[in-house]
Amino acid sequence: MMAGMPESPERTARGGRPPRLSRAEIIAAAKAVIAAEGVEQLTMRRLAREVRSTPMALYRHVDDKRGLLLLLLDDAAERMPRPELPEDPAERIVAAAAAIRDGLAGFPWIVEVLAADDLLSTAALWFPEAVVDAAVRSGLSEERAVHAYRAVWYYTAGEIIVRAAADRRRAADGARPHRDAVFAELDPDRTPRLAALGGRWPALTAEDTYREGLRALVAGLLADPGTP
Amino acid sequence: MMAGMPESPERTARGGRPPRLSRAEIIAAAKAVIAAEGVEQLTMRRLAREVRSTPMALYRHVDDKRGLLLLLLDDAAERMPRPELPEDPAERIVAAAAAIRDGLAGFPWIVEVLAADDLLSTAALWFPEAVVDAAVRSGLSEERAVHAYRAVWYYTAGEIIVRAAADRRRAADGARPHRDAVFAELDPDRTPRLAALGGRWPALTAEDTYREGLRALVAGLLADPGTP
DNA sequence: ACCTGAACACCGTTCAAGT
DNA sequence: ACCTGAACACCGTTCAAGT
Repeated sequence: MMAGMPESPERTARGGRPPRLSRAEIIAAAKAVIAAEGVEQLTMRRLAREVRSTPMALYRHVDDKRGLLLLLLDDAAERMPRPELPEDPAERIVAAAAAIRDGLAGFPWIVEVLAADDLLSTAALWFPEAVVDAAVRSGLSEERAVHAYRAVWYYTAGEIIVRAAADRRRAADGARPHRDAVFAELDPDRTPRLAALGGRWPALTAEDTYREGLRALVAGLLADPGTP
Repeated sequence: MMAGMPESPERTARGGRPPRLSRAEIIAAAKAVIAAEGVEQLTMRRLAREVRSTPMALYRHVDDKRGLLLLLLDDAAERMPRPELPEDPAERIVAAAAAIRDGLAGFPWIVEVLAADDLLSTAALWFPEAVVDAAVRSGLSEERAVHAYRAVWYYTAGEIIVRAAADRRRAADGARPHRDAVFAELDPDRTPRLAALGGRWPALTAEDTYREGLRALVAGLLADPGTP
């Protein structure tokens, strides 16, 4: 957690052997592997090869593989540009969530690996803060504002994960085998709407509709602030 | 894909050695392992041990590990009870999505592993059908109805995955270390709303607010059908 | 203090052989 | 036709030793 202080190796290595590796170098190499070949290719052994060292040398700089992923998360959160947020509460939430979505779109594995915590990283705390703040300003109680934040996060995390999985599949096996098989067998009596859609499903579901859906969600969340 | 016909081994095994294993037995064993110890414990070797056989014997009945997971997905989809759906479009979508959510809640790994396809399984096609149908009935174009379905799926998939990850983490390390650390360091100047919430965040985010958020989303999606 | 090598206890999957 | 055994090319992590 936390990117931590710059490492000043001369100070910490009093008496001992001078470090040949640094946490920063390891993180940079890990990002390069992920960018080039995906998270599934990021292994401790592979990473060690990348920095011309041994797997165990990495454990001097990183707790374990999960710890490494958390460091990558913090790194991504820190680099994410903090957007200008509009005043209007609904627009404010939409802009904040869209920025997070765009920021994480390049690192879908982050969401998949670490979706657990609702708070992504201290470096991204402005996101829940902005959403809760806008929701409270528009009249929701603190409780409902937190619930609204969670709804926005569910929607955003789901979109990132589903789209990433779809992209991966598209890259892996050119066509969409499962889906095509399903559509080939559609029974117009049991699923008339889907059958009527026919071949348009793939094109319709390929469109990026994140923002429209988000707008609808936020409108629904901010409407009717009285009802629990 | 597809659970397939009952296997009638006497017929297929003309001339050869009689089968000792069946696909059904393998699936049942896989479900038992997952139920008892989670997907991460489901390995081909472990499964072979479970059915008192060898890893390679499984490959006679299943394409590979991914194929096995797809079979498990179909199995779960088939067993999911199909709910009574109310007439009102908004209520209809909420009821359908909530049923899917509840049906998948016991198998979060399904979503994590296979979220890729928007259509979960032929056995669950009633779900997109119901959502698209209700959306069209309430005045949306076919295109916007499909987009509405996807928004509902993003939200639902996200909720399942985030909650599953949180549960797993809770089970793993009793407390919520990352989150607690984050809250301990909250700066009231930078994140006043979160700081004001103080210790209530864990309790508030532990509540099940899936349905409320879904209602808000659906209301937003069905409102204002004129705007593209 | 930092790094290395060998080892442990695993993976999914292929290939050639047995019944 | 179905199953087995040995092998391949990997994992993350521990432990004891080297500089």
